[in-house]
Amino acid sequence: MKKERHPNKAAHTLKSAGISTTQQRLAVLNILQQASRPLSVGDIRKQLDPASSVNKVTVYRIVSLLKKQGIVRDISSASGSLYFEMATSDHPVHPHFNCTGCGTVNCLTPLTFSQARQLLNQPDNFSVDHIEINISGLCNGCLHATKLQNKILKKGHR
Amino acid sequence: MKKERHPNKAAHTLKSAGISTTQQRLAVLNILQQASRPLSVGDIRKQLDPASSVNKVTVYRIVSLLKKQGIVRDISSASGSLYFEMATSDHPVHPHFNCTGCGTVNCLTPLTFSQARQLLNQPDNFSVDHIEINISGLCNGCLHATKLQNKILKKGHR
DNA sequence: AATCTATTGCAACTTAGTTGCATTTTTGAT
DNA sequence: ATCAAAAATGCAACTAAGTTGCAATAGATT
Repeated sequence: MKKERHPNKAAHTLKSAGISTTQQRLAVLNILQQASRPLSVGDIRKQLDPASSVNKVTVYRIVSLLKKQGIVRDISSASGSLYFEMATSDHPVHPHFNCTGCGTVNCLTPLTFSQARQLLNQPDNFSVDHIEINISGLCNGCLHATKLQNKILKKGHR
Repeated sequence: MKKERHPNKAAHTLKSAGISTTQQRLAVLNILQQASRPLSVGDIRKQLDPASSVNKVTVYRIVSLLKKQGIVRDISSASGSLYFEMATSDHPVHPHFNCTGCGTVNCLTPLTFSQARQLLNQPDNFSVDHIEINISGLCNGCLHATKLQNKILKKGHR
């Protein structure tokens, strides 16, 4: 593995978490750090260098580990699969938008403190560990891609 | 099929929607109407009379049709599968609670108008057709079932 | 009751995700 | 720098949710 003079962000993140820095973990973490929206395991695999392709199982194990370590968060999309995004302080918990046309998941603006409190106040007899707000419909791209309208409208319920 | 003097609620619902009243649709709709929480296709199948068991594909097609007709709503749970609940006026859109212990989805109190508006105001360039708020953690039962704690804590990420 | 259409069942398939085990890579001690 | 132990990865096989095409059947219409 190539040595870098200035260790990159991903390597630093793994070191701080006290977990070993393997090529596969660095590759997955780099993709997540550069992503502008949450990614599914499939999305991550598509972005991995096809030459040094990382096994599907390994990607699942990595995102699962990163989640357990609090490095990433998961978002369950309307399509049924999990999406992952960095859980850094400059990217706090926020609602997401699922496009039912192209299937992407986009980030929306974070909740205000009062909104968050209203939601957290709700459950009386529960131990809450996760709040997820997902709003779905068509994203700007799909909304204006008139040529795709028929295809989108013909789709099934999933 | 047996004739009833007072046609039941399910039959009436299907008639009003102008879709044919088959045994299978009545059976599925009855289960959803009597449910106290959203059910997955698997849950519905478990409650169907095993003798007259309805094919898996048929159940998927029925819930999909009921959703298209606006008779039911779907909720995507933390476990990744879809759950269905009646979309009647006395059961308006509301947040849900996913128990990560037993996997059930429970209904929470509906949003106030101002809460709903704050959420709906968010997306600028999107065409919104669904808002989903899912809060997860442990339900009251799982929280106090101390004997199950180890099992719950040992579970993987899904 | 006969017929036509809509619905259901079946089998085979797809996709997301998981598990056990053998192989390879990291780590840490020397 | 080397080497053993521990951890991580890859592979193959599996599970579970959901889908598709087509033949068989039930419901609605006359």
